[in-house]
Amino acid sequence: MLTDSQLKQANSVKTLQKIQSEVENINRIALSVDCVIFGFDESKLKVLLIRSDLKKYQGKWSLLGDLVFPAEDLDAAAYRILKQRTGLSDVFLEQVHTFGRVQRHPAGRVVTVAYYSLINVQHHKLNILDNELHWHDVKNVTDLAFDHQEIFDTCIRQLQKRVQEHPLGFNLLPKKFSLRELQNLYEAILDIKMDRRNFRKKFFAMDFLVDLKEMEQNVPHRPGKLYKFNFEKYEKKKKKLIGIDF
Amino acid sequence: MLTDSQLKQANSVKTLQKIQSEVENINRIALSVDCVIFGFDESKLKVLLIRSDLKKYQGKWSLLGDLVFPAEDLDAAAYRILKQRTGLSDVFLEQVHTFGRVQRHPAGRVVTVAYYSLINVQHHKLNILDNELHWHDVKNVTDLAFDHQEIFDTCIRQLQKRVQEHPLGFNLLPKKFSLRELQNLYEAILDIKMDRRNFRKKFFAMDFLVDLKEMEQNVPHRPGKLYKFNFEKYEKKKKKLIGIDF
DNA sequence: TTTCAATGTGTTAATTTTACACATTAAACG
DNA sequence: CGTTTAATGTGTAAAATTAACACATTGAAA
Repeated sequence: MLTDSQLKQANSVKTLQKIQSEVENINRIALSVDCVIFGFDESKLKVLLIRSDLKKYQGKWSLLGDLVFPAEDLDAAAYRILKQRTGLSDVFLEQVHTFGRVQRHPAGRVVTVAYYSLINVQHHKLNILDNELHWHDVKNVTDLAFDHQEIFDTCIRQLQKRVQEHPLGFNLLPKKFSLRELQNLYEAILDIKMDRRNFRKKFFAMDFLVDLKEMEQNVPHRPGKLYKFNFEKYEKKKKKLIGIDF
Repeated sequence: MLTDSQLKQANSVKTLQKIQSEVENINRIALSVDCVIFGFDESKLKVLLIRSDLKKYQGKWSLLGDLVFPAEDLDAAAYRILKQRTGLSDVFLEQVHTFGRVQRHPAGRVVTVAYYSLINVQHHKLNILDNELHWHDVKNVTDLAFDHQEIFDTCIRQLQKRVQEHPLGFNLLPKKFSLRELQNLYEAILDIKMDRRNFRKKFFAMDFLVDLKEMEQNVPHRPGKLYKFNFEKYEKKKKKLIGIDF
């Protein structure tokens, strides 16, 4: 419990000057963004990692990140990283969590804002020849540099949750996809097996898939129908989920 | 698309010194936390607001916040604010989102990390006499200072979502509560009406409520039974939600 | 042409959710 | 003290959703 005088002090009105002085001097901290960039290839969920910057973490992999510039919006910094690394604009990007332990970075106090991004691996052309940058199967990601393992784990859990509530997953697929590809995607993200008939029934019942009247090409088996997702229809009809369920 | 040489540059290994210099000099930014402190009183969801610090926003209400100290963990800063304002330790606190538009604060570049907190209004003793600090009915919160309306809206949506997935709500209630209080709480948070019999059935079926064999006291009507929530049992049995539902 | 592997399709049972009404209890009131 | 009032406590049936499950068809590969 606080005394009245302590409260008085806490509540005292600050002048703009006072705050400006705090903002400009003593209390500044380096801020970075780190991006967990997901892709989907060969029916596996992948993440783009880079070899660590630092000697301390030599040989370890880390997330793609950079400091935020003082005159740069936070989201813009995340888009900058993505553009830099994948050449892609207009990608799906969502902020997840901010990690701010004092000792989390060996170079000093750096607070980092984590984002995850979903990209279609067909579209990007990254210089993978450069072996500093590499797609990793998410199932084999362990022991990342810094606190990046924790950040990665947080982002993948967020993705697992979000993908069940919103049609995010389509960002990882080509515009035209088969139901098998769609199911493989959900199985890879959620790390579970699903019943094929029930899966199809579910998506058809939602009524957001458009039958393109085309078939898969160059598959080593009977070709399936191709569909696209109708985002306009989804935006109109999307529902508020209500239902207590611990 | 980037050229090879641009990529080379982007991927070049930084020395710890190089990063340290960036961290210590040019790229530092003021970082704050803002807390949306929820309470539940008279069957209404409330939020604790303070009159704005700044002349620019004179007369407007704002969230409780402060700059993060350079040697202070991010979460610790949020707990500090709460302790300072409510006298409470060990409160429920969850990070929600980081707001980082360059122009969001008139005093200069300040990136803010938003948290929400759930407290039992019985427990705290804040100096409400001091009319700078006040509980507001969430339904009447409009036109906050800075970008605090956006932050508030984001936090309340997060609360609405979370409360349906996890037993957070109990942080807003006394240890012993009646089913009416519990239902009023959910109705206030979600801003909907629920069927009383179905609500009770739902919670009894979950089997986390413990019948305390006590009755409400001092209510102006037939007293109801009192219950507590069995958190230990919940921790053991809590389920992973699986089910695609857009 | 045979083999193989994946597509496409429906029904039934089980579970969950919704809608809905009446007797009981204790406090408040005259 | 008896009556009124307002909230508690309880069950069932219909509707909707989910889960389990098998076989004929197609086209590519061998």
